Amino acid sequence: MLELAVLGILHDGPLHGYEVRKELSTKLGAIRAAFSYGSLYPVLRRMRELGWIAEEEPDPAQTAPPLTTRRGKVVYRITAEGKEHFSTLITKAGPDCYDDEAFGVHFAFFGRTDPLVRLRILEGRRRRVEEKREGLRETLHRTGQRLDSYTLELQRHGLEAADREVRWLNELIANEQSLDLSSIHDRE
Amino acid sequence: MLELAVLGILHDGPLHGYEVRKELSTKLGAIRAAFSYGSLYPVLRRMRELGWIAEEEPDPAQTAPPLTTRRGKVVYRITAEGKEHFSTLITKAGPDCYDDEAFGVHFAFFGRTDPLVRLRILEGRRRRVEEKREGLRETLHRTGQRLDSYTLELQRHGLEAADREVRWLNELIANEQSLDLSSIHDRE
DNA sequence: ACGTCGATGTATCGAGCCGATACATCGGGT
DNA sequence: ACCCGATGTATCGGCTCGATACATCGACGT
Repeated sequence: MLELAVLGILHDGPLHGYEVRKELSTKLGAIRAAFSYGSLYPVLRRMRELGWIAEEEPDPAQTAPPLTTRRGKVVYRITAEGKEHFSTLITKAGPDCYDDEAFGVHFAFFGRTDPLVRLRILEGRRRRVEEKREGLRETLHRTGQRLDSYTLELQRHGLEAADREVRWLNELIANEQSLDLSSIHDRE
Repeated sequence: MLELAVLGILHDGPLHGYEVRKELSTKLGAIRAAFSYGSLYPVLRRMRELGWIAEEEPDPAQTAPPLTTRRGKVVYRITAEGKEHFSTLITKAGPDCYDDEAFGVHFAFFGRTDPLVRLRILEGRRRRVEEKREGLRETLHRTGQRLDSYTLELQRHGLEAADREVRWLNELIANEQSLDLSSIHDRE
């Protein structure tokens, strides 16, 4: 997950660790709290070892005096292999990417995703949320008596949130389909 | 987190591992997927070692009828120490319990929570969500141009969800306060 | 000129949790 | 007679978090 996010964010240009975290925070702020450094730095190291990212060569004009510099900034850029790997990850889109978080990350990078894959992910996500919605509805009807009022209120709130997300996804799907149609029309 | 949830669910009566998971799934279904067994069983073992839960003695009279006969199952019940620990956990309610998940779990056990603690948690949560909402609003205004349309749509959706949750919390808080007032009135 | 304070910056460690996996029994349908 | 899905206990590798440590920098007041 973090791997995908880092590759996606480095697609827009080289950054160092601190900046990667900031950019991801604003890009993914709607769906999750910032990734912690305890996750980020090990992942950056591992990705460098695998060759998906590389340390940016510092401009020689800028590297004058390392007087007291013990630990300088490390700027990473995405490599060709990294771009390929990113493309693979974003196209695979297995059933695990319909989870709240994974879906959000994939959605945030829809700008770099194939239109057909976008549609597949949106429909898969919709299915997932519909299942959750039905599960909650079922629980409310079946065990409504057994649960205390606060738990019930939680279920109601969750049910409404699921319902809203399904409607949101419906709009997005309709929009994608009309985009596909117009692109077909353009080709004619 | 799991610890708190298990203690809370065992408060209603002895259960074995599989049942604990099922009960938690229905009780917390609105806020998260089920806890995995990979988390549950180690936690059960640890809690038994700490004395918060204990293995239930099978009632010999109950073992005869086919309906209650169950093979090698391990049934756990909450102990006095366990109840005390649960009470401590649920009353502490530090800043970490305003996170999405932790808040949901605490809320699900509001039926066993002191009214003043309930109010504190609801207000803390509201504050947290308000901050998230303002952060998103800020991002939309400040960096609106820089982000692609999908990322923007994600932010809009997140912003609306945060807004709805704040309104939901406002209602809950108002309700709690009126409950407190009427209980004061009752005492007079 | 001096301190200090918040933002920037890199990094590690323990602990919690998940998903996959293994193994075993039970009740019901074919 | 046989299989299959639900029930049931348990472990393992891997990802992520929160806490912590350490270091630099510019801005601010005094």
